[in-house]
Amino acid sequence: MIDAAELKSIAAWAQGLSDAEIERARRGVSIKTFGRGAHLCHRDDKFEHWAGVVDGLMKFGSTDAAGRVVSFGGLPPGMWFGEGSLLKNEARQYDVVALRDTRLALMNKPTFDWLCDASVAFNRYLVRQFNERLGLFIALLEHARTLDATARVARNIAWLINPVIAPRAGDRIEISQEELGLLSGVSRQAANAALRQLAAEGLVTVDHRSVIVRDRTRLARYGGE
DNA sequence: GCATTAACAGCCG
DNA sequence: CGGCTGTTAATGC
Repeated sequence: MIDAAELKSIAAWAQGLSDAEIERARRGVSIKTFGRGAHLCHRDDKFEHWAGVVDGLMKFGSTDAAGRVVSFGGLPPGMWFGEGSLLKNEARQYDVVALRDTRLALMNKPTFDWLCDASVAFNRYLVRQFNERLGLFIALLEHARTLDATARVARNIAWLINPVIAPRAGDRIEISQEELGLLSGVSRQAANAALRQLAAEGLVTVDHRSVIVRDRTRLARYGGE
């Protein structure tokens, strides 16, 4: 379990909770470290925790019929995920794996259920998160067929600094080009070319092992219209 | 053709 | 030195 101050610093949803609710929540949360390449869960696992990224970087994805890894997106510090499987009481839909050494906060299901029942603020957080994810999903559907490598990289960058879903991320993302490639489902070289293309258009600035976002809106729409 | 893997040199921390 | 980056060449769908 963790203390109240730590919980508040790693969880946006904790901001609106009463002291009593924080106290109850913190007792149900523990921190666990995952080494690069380690899985939090596999598809079809029964995994009864809600998870939040403290630091590091995770990704979620799947494996297609041919055995190839398919990435859906990145999970940056501040992002909480997995509520879908908890709410529906069913197995995981995705693999979740660490792209580098990552610390996760894990909340047990009884605590999650209790917060859902007890706290309006907690429910408001969940609704906001669902809404944001739905917007992303629709944008994906719209352009899924036509997105080239550069657009996929652009959208993954935009997703990583989504202020609603990942409120702790600033404009700067600490990520290597190899990790960005893994997230976006392209090779490291293609990620490199995409970054330089986006930099040339003024949407990002590329730095050593990090990317600074200049225009998140255009990044999120890149390749559409 | 476009994207990927492989390989290598240069750079940064 | 070890990890990251920028390029190029060869290969695959």
